[in-house]
Amino acid sequence: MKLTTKGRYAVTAMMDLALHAKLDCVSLVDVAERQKISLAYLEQLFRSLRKAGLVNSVRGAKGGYMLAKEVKQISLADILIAADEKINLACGGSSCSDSTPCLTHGLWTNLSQQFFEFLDSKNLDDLVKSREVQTMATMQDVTQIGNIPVQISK
Amino acid sequence: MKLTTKGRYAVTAMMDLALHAKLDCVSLVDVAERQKISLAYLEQLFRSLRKAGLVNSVRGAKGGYMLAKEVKQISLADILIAADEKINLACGGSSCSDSTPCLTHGLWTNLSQQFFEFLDSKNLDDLVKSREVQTMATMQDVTQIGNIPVQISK
DNA sequence: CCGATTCCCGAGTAAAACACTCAGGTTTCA
DNA sequence: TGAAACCTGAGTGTTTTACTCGGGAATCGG
Repeated sequence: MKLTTKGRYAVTAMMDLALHAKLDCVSLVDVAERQKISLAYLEQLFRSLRKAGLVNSVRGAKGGYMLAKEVKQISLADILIAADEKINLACGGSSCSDSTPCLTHGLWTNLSQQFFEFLDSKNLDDLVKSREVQTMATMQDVTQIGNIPVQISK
Repeated sequence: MKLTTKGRYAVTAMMDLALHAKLDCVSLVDVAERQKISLAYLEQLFRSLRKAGLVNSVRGAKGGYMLAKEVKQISLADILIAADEKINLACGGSSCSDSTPCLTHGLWTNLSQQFFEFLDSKNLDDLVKSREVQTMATMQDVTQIGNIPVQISK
């Protein structure tokens, strides 16, 4: 039971957008640099996010992406699903389906549903407002502005 | 976010054991037949379950496996972990660790913990007692005793 | 208008994980 | 003694993952 990098990166990138797209849009170059994610991979990822209607794009120089909805209207589940992350523990394939279920089929569909509801109850606003994220985001901004790596004192 | 067949089969097999090992042990041949799982794969799987202390084995003819603990003492999490199913959504590897976390590191470790607690709160007894499992298990037994496929009327 | 910047897209690919299988060996019962 | 069961290490084809690559199309600033 694990997440793919796609799902994880998608959430990270969406949080980055939520943190930085106050007025205008944010370029993927910036996101890639701040979050240490390959630009090419991010582009691929944002295709999905755009198709899912989670972000809007602005083409051309000074272009970029911005959130398509209010932060409160975007749930963790929305992002993960947009990024091809299936929230489904059930057994697909030949051996077991809804019509010819195995002993545990009901269990897994049930569990998947509960996980989904849980993930759907967390929205971007909640995530971004956590103390941990706030401090980390500030650090990222500071290091970026001067383009000089800042040594964080312990 | 999905389960491996190992994790799913492990739970299915453990439920089968719970349903059939009233007094003596159950052979993997029986489990394999009832649950339509490859015998060789089951054997591999039960190595892990035994190492994890979830089942005991009896070698030789008339041998087999039995649960090593009370059904109430075995949680879904126990079985999944024994079957190599990692309940960990966090990002491992070079880019992100506890010491050099990414924006979302805390989120994932947190979530993993909650999923684990949820799965650890369900035990084999609960699972086996569900109406759905009871009826399905009865069907499996009936078809097995006479060794004649039974047509279920709709 | 031109060139830099950015989004946009389809396709390809190396590495890892998965879902098994196989060929034997050991223990025990009848 | 032989069949039934557990036990073990190793192998293997397929699928998924996590990317990369090469090119195209919009847009802005000068």
